[in-house]
Amino acid sequence: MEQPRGTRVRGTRQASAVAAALTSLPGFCSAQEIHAELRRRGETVGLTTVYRHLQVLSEQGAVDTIRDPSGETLYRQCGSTAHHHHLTCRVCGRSVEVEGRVVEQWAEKVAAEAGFTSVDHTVELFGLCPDHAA
Amino acid sequence: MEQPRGTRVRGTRQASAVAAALTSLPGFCSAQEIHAELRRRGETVGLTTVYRHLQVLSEQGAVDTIRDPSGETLYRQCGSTAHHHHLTCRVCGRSVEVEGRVVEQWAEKVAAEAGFTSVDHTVELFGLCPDHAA
DNA sequence: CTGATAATAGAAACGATTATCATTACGAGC
DNA sequence: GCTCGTAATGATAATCGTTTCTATTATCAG
Ligand SMILES: [Zn+2]
Ligand SMILES: [Zn+2]
Ligand SMILES: [Zn+2]
Ligand SMILES: [Zn+2]
Repeated sequence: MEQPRGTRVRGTRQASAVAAALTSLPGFCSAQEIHAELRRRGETVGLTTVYRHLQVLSEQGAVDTIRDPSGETLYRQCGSTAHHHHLTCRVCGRSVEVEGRVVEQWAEKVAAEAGFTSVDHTVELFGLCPDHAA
Repeated sequence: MEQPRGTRVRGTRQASAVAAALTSLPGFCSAQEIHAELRRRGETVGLTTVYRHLQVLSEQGAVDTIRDPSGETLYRQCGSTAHHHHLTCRVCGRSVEVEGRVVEQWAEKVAAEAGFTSVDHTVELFGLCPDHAA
């Protein structure tokens, strides 16, 4: 797990570009949308590279990921680094970070009662934001 | 929406086979696993047809669907037709139907506070069943 | 500056799902 | 039972997000 001495993760133009895009984009976006946004800004970053950085950032906990109803993965840089969930607009991707103590407790209780261990949970809310109410 | 007179949904060997497989399989399975199971039983049903029936059954509410962490869709015939969620084993797919009034209320409250409408929720629990505890 | 190697990016591969469409077979009406 | 319109089937091809491959480029410690 230790880096061979003198070796470190390299800083590249592409890494900063992806991070910057995530910082400026307000809602959840797909990798391809982020790629398109970068090109719009004149940044040349390969789609593969965008995917790779998103994966790394996600593993580091620097960005949150959700899966939209079609199965596509969406990414977003969140304000809080603590555990939380999202209420996301189906139309524009705008999202609100929500926290729910009750849900966490409910999940733990249910898991314990069933004798399951290493239980993880997925809780996602999708709806229409005030601007996109039907 | 009205059927032309005298026309009805036709009962076919394949429809029964898929339904039967779902009834006998204890946990969540992918379309491809169900297809393999049918072949194992000697039933000849095309993969396309399996997908088609699963989709119909799912729309009818006759089977529940979840998405495993890799994004694959899993199907299961549930005991209850009422709204509920699942606690599923990551290894064998065995699952427990769980109900949580608190989660439903929490979702509604959170959505209302944020001014979102038409809010739907996804709540899934994945863990290790007693037989597969690490 | 230089060399070892991390990072990049286009292309090809992948895998689940869906669309196409020629063929099969259910079943309502006789 | 037989016929016929048409729903259902299923092999194949297409789709699409994502990952893998690999030759090339660029970073940075020494
Ligand atoms: Zn919106
Ligand atoms: Zn949570
Ligand atoms: Zn298990
Ligand atoms: Zn619910």
